Amino acid sequence: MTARPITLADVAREAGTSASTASRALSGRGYVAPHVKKRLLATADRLGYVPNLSARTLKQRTSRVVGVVVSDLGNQFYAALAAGIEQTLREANYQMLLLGDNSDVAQELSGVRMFLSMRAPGVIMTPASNTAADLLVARGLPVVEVDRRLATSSCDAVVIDNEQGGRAAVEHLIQLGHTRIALLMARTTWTTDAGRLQGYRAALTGAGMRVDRRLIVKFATHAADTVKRIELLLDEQQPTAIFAANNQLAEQAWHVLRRRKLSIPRDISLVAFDDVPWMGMVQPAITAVAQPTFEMGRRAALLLLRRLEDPTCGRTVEVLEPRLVTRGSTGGKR
Amino acid sequence: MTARPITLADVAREAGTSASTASRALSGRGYVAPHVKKRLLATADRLGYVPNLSARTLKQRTSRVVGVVVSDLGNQFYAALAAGIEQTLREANYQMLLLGDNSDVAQELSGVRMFLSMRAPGVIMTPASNTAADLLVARGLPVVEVDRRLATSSCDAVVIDNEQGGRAAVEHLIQLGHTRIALLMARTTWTTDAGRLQGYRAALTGAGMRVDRRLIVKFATHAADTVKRIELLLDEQQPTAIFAANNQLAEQAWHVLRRRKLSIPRDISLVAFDDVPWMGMVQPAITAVAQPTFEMGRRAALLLLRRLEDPTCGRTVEVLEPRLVTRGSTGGKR
DNA sequence: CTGTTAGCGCGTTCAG
DNA sequence: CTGAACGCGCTAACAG
Repeated sequence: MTARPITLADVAREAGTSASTASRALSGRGYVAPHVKKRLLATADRLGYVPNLSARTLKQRTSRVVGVVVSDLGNQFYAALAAGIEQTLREANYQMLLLGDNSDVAQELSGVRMFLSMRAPGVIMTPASNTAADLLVARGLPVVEVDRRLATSSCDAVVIDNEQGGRAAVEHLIQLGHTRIALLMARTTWTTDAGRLQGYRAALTGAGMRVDRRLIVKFATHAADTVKRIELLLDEQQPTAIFAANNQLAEQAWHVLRRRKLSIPRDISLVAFDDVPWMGMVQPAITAVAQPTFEMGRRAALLLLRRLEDPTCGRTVEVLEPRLVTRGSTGGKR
Repeated sequence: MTARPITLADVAREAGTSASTASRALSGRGYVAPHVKKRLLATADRLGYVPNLSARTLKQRTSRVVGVVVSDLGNQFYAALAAGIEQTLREANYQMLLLGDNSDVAQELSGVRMFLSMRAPGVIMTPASNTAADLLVARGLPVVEVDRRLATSSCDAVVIDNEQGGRAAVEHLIQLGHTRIALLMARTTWTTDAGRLQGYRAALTGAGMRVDRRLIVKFATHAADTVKRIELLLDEQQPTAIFAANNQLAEQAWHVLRRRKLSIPRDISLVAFDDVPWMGMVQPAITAVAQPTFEMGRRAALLLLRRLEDPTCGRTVEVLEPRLVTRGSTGGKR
């Protein structure tokens, strides 16, 4: 009983016109007599006509479905980013096709291949590597990078000032009297981590303190030994404060501290980069570098839309400002 | 410099064969001499050939992109659901096209229209209304409902035993000695809320207590006055325990309690339906009815895959069991 | 303003 | 095993 879907030709025949006329009437462009158009619209509606997007895309050689790939759909940071993108695209009558790549280069590449296959007009991504973005650019597809920049080829981007954010976080700790400040960061080539590290160093040297490499720990994503290495850090280096460079690491660190029954901030202070809801709910609440996440998504979408309008327009890299939200997890040195 | 994408014909010409042969070689089905196939694969790779999905879909009259629509991409419950779906579909070599409808019927309908347009082979959804699912079913598209069931037409589904979950939560409170137990639920026609309400009633009447309607408050999604109405409830009814029928309401209720500096569970107990990460992190941690969210997504995908294999197979409705996780937010009556 | 014609890129006959 | 021919559904160009 899987009835054949209604085609444009069906609608045209039923309304007594040619397919071209029906096409013009339903797609809204091209001349067509008002009363004919009205009749066409009515019969299309009556028959339950749904245009075949594949045929349209094939003909026009482009679609209105823009590809979006983020690192982790379950992470609220990326979810908010996607929400900002989606809303903006929808307002411009584009569709978002959302994919998660789990920070995996192979998955990212396969997703990007699919976008190519679907003749997406452009792609917005939080890149996991440079290869996927470069591939797209080489194919002539507009790409906007969000959150971080990895492409070697030039493309539009929306990022946060990571160095400033990192510096603000660490300066805050220094002002409170801390000298043994640990940095938990992801082991990546991402500009986010590089910037936050730079901010960390800048804050320390700016205060005339030296950088102790043993206090900087880098973690592979989803590594099984993350917790163990945080515990090792606590045991061997006895930091009085921790700066976690992303919300995941902050969460892991927080769990470790709590399991050890360390009092925050009396025994140890904690600052996170990226402010997600739980940080305002736990006791004490976590001091964090907040990012305008939704806005970043919105801007990225706007950048893409602009380039779709005018492919030759100059390249833009927007750098937004983070904001330090001081809460209870940071306090004077014990 | 937007070079024309490489087509199958280009590959064929370059390799000195016909397009048909190239098609057979690259799609993997149909006879083709091993050495020719090898050559074809090599040139396709060299040229960077990416098949045009629109053309393929147009020809085959179906695609491998299954549509998935959930209520709220920002809610971790739905994110986990989507993750389970995505993983399972990918293993079966299908693509997930993920959409959020913000519990809005119009958005749901427009999303579903797009799936129809794209000739999706099937759709998985947490329905916001019955219209979208019914539309799909009427068009002959396999639909799987997850989390709740709304379609009037029959379709496969994966749900949780909401009544049992609700009963377990409320029985737990009753055992602790509570008699004034408030219920916070969404004002919907959803089976989830209906089931949880039924569980609430069953627990009360089962314990020989009567149901006080003033203790049951229904909230529209994203209503601006949610907080105010929770406060009103506290003021006028003075419940000793609250059962929040979803994670959003639990979060709102939690914020109200905290702002009022009510001690949990000494002044008031709180139980949530649906266990999300923050509930295990706040102090005290929240007692919750946990759902096997990822697994629900996985099962839904499996149901769809089975039906794609065999469209005539019998209808299946899977009912999974929730599990009450007892934590610190519930305690004896003050 | 409308209909005819042609072709987007692919997979599927069906001869050879 | 291979190639020629055709058509999926739609829209752009063109002639009327």
